[in-house]
Amino acid sequence: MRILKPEVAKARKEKILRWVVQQYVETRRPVGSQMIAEGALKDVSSATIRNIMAELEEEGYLYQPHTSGGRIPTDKAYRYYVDYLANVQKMAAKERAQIEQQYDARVNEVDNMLVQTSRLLAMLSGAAGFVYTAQVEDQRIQRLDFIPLAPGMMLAVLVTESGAVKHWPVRSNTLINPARLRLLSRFINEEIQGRTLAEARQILWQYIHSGHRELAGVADVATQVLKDMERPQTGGDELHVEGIGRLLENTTEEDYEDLKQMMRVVEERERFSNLLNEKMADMDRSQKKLNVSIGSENELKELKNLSIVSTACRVGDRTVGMLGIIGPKHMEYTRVMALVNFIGSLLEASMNNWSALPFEDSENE
Amino acid sequence: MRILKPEVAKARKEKILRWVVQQYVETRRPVGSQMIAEGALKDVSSATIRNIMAELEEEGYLYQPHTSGGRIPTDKAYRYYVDYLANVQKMAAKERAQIEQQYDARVNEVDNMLVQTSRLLAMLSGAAGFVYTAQVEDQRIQRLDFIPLAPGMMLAVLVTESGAVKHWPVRSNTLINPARLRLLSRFINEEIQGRTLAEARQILWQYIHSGHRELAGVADVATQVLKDMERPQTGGDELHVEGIGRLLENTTEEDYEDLKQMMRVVEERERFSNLLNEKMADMDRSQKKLNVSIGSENELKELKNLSIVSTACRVGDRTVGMLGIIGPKHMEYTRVMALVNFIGSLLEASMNNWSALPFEDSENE
DNA sequence: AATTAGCACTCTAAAAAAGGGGTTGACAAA
DNA sequence: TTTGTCAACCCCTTTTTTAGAGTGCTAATT
Repeated sequence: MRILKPEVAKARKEKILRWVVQQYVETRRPVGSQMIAEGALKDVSSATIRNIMAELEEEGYLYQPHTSGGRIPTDKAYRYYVDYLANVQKMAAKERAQIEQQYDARVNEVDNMLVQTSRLLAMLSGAAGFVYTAQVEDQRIQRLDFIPLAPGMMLAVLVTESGAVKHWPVRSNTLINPARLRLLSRFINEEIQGRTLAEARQILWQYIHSGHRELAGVADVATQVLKDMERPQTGGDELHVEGIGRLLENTTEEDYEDLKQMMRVVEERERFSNLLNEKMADMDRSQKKLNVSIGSENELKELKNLSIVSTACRVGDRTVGMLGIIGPKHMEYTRVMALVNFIGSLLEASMNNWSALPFEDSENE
Repeated sequence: MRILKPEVAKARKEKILRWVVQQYVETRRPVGSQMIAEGALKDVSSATIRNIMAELEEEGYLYQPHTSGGRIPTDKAYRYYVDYLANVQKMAAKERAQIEQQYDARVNEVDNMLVQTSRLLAMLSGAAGFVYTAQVEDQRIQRLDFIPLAPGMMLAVLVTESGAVKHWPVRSNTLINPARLRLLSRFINEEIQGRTLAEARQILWQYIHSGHRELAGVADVATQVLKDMERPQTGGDELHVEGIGRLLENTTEEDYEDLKQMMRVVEERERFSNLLNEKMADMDRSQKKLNVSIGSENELKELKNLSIVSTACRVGDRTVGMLGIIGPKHMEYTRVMALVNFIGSLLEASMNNWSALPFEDSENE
């Protein structure tokens, strides 16, 4: 009777687990002992493998959907796979360059960087891509300007440190001429540049209440702007999801119901946003960049058969957003993780590029 | 021996056709002669109805998916139904008020009116809602402003007559101070206000080439702006689709393949945009407001089992956009048509509200 | 002429039955 | 500790049955 060294036993166990995960990801069919004996571990018999698989099942890594008929990985197995078994895949330099180029082209061409990024993610991953930006509330302001449209009507334009642009119409009963508006804008910018929206609001309220001379005559407008800034939507988060259709592609009708549920959740937005927000806070706390949430690790039960691979975007010391993909639980984690990581770094670079030193403003040349 | 008056015969035929359409929309099952005899025309036998249905089939209004097993409406039948048989449904005053209120609330709260509108459409119709805006290219400009962000970097903000706001970053090698930028902005606005983007571009090119004194020192920037304005994306159309998930709701797995195809097309955007663009041009030409495209009437074969109900949005004399829903061919046309019509008028009102008289600009108070 | 009743036929959708393939657990042997 | 073997199991697929609904036709009726 031979005694197996524990390391060897463990290694073999892991090999089997890895094989099951990879095989299942590929074929989407329960994996049986025979298959493994023929494919991965040719030097042992299927019976041995059966024994080991029974152990793995007991430990909660595998389970059988039916009494007889192969086993499939549990969420725990995927987790183990992602954490220990998946060697972090480096993206081929060629592929990197290709993406980089495409990213540049798209992002420069179009105003909406975020939408484009989520599309790119979807395209390259074959799953749905998303980009989520935090509440503007918590972001630092780069500028706040007013564009006069008509007497009593103007457009407020807010640019954050990360380059996000928000705009909203402002109506006011007071007629206000463009020159006066510029002064207001200049004053405001001097005061609030680099502050968060929340801070800015407080500062402005104070000025208004104390009747600051710079605000004489435009207090009405300033009040209106503040009001608009307070609306949750103005400072709300933003979520772009693209390529949900892709999830249907590699999917048979089995998961039809799952998919339906998922779409409901994503389109409803509310809960999905909250989920992402929490995830972002977590990542901010732990200072981790890449996060993988597998199946039921997600708070939403509707996502129990899906996984989310995401990365945080930091501008300066602040996490201002998150991006990633949402795809079937049985996805090619290694590839997708590398991809998300890479595109994340591109977007981050792009955002950091925005925060440049502001310069002096003066009314005359 | 009775002789049937032709009007009576025709009326009966129509009654049957209407019944088949409505019944099929409701149950999604082929309709047989017996059913009609029991439901719609109780004073005739099923045999008679069979005869009439045979006629209708010959004329191309009905067809049998299988040799025996009831008939279902063809696209032609739906067309006839929409054109002649569906009495235009008025929306209940109560429902109108409800929508109006909700619309107001949403649209005012959030900067992005278009996204909100398409969401509202989706919610109320139970299908996917879309809003499409024409190439900015063809829209009149209300204002074009520049917000300085950093030396050599600014944000261009373009507001069109219909209230659409586009923005894009402009980089320039020349350092340019804010005050100078304001002068440029003022000059440009005086020249191009009320023109289309295409016209504006031409005008500016001329000034630049002729070395107009107002542009001295900022020609570089102006050139850069023009270049950015030329990019197809800057002036591109915009398409928002929301609620595709809803299409899956009332759908069994039968149409799974159809749905997949549809999503592919919509997410790909290119061809779907073109389709909408053509539709918009058609409606502009015919000065019709409401359009219904049934199944294969749509150019895209992927949409052969779907219908599009859309309405044009006009600002002044120009069609600037379109909105509507895209849903299963077997939808409740009457209800949806009324809905699209109504929301269309709301959006239109909202857009027209924007084009107000601009006012004089002066550098000092 | 127009409608109806009756009938044989067709076809589908759902249910039931049969077959095949792959897997498992158990146990004895190596 | 591993292996070979085997009965039992269960799913998936295909085939067969069955029930039901609809049709077209013809002859009878109004």
